[in-house]
Amino acid sequence: MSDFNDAEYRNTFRHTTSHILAHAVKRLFPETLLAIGPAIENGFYYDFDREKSFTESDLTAIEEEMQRIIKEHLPIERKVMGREEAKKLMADRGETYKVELIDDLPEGAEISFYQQGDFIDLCAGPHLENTAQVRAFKLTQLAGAYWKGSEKNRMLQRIYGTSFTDKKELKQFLAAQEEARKRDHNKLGRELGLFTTVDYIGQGLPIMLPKGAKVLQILQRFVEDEEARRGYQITKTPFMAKSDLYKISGHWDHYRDGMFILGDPDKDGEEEVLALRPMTCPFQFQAYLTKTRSYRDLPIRYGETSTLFRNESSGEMHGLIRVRQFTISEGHIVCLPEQLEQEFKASLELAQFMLTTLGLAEDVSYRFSKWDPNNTEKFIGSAEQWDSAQTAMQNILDHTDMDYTVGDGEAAFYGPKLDIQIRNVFGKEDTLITIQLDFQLAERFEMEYIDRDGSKKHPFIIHRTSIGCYERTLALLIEKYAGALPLWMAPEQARILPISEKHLDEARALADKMRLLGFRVEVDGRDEKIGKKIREARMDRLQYMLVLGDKEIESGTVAVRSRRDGELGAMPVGDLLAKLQREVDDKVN
RNA sequence: GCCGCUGUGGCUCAGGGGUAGAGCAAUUCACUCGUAAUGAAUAGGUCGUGAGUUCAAUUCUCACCAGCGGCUCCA
Repeated sequence: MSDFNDAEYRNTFRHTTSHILAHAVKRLFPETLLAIGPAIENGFYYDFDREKSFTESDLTAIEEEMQRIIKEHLPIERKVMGREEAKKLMADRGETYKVELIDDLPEGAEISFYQQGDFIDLCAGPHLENTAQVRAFKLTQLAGAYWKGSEKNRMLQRIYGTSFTDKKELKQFLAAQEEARKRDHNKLGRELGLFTTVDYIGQGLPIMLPKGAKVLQILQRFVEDEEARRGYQITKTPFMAKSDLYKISGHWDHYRDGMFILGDPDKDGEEEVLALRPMTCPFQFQAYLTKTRSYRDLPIRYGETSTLFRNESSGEMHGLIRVRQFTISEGHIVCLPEQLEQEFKASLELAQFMLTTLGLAEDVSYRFSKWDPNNTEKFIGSAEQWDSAQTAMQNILDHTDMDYTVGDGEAAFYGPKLDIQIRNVFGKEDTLITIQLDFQLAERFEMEYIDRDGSKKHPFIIHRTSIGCYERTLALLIEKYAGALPLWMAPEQARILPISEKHLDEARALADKMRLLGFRVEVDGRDEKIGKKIREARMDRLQYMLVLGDKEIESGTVAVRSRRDGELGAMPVGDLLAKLQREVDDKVN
């Protein structure tokens, strides 16, 4: 018996399930055309083309039909054909997408089909031997997807599903997914009063509420202090500029769709046209340009807590992860060629320090994002420049021991980058942090330094962020900690719960004392039973609940309940404060 | 931008062509020492927005706005 933990077998299993899905769809809706149906992480999908949209109830009917196909114990047979024969078979059935797929197959490739009953599908395989082997499956969602992944092509209907060798595993998987979704920052963040949105303000423009804004402030101070320690100088630059600036930087030609432009370039004349900044680089470069620089001045590291504006398409926005206005720990390092590796590594080290401190280090993966030589419209510079930049970056990466994937065509328009990727509760991957090599913008902005030999040279520039953009980072922290943020960044570190109204003054006095020491603490002043107050505090994901006025314990002590450690019992106030301070300082998670 | 789903008081939801209901939360009063719920009362909604159909629309139709899951794009 093959092992389901083996990725290859699991993919075969799920790929077979996707064929059963397609089979069922063809039985119920014969007019449907088949596109592709691969196994993916955690399941499979199949793309269909059909005039009418599938509905939720169609999905149920399809599941029932799939069940029937499984019960029919249909043997699955592989058939190899010549190109023309294969094309004719598919053309006769009207499967135009399959014909196109066959045309795309390289010369000399073996063209195979898999058949189960009256259903036959173009497929490289492999597959299970019999449909009856699929014991447990579930169709999970309906979605749209472009044919061949290009927005220029027709939008197909994609049905996602998953399957397992037994029902128990399926149940566990679905329960785990359900559980993960409870951490969804978009729900939790709103429930916990971190942020909200308003329909008449607009998409991708969240309102950070006091608690959310507090966390951002804490993170921002932490980052700015840490960067100062590492030799960064701080800048503060405008949120907008004339189009002239973006014409120099290349944004006007390569990023205009992503910008908010104020004024009409056709009507108002170029002088009148301003645009909100989508990136900080061209602004921060001006700090470098204020005087003649010597090789002795380099490296120069600039940092800025920078608010950016990007006109994302309407369907892209997602909670705090994808927004139209965000604030990023932006920085640019101007350096000599021989400093490049060292500065890049230092940037990486800073990013990793941040990730470790946030507790996210284990959750990220690394991606070396390169340009796409076939899409020169998207990128500036020559192939030689790109090759040399990518080679330099490759060399640097080879001198680290990190594992990384390669993302072709994922580079910034001006240079290759190292992206630090993270997944949200839905398993969707986003870039949290990025470090980019730029061999081009210095030249465009005429940034120079006088080298040892007296000649003027263009420096290299590293674009980097240390913690990413704060909104997205906060989103992932909420999901990581299910809303119970580590004490050092928690907007409310402890709540004092007077056991009855008689102890309210005492509670307020303790709160004042703690605030003076820098703790973020609130008093639950409601005249309610203590059990209710504790329940509320727990629902608010409080790290510490301090019960005050317990007659079982002597005065000068509080009953301490911690999210992590449970009931800690009576503790003298001094000990409590020392304990909290220690936890804040250590940033213990 | 594209495909699909959703929008009823702060939250979770019910309802349905004849102008709205529950629980929790809130407020008031009473109670006051224990870990998912003390009791009673009160208040709170032009049913996302705008048009259309209709004698009548929160309910049907359309458009728009916003939220969600994908695709494409991206920090």
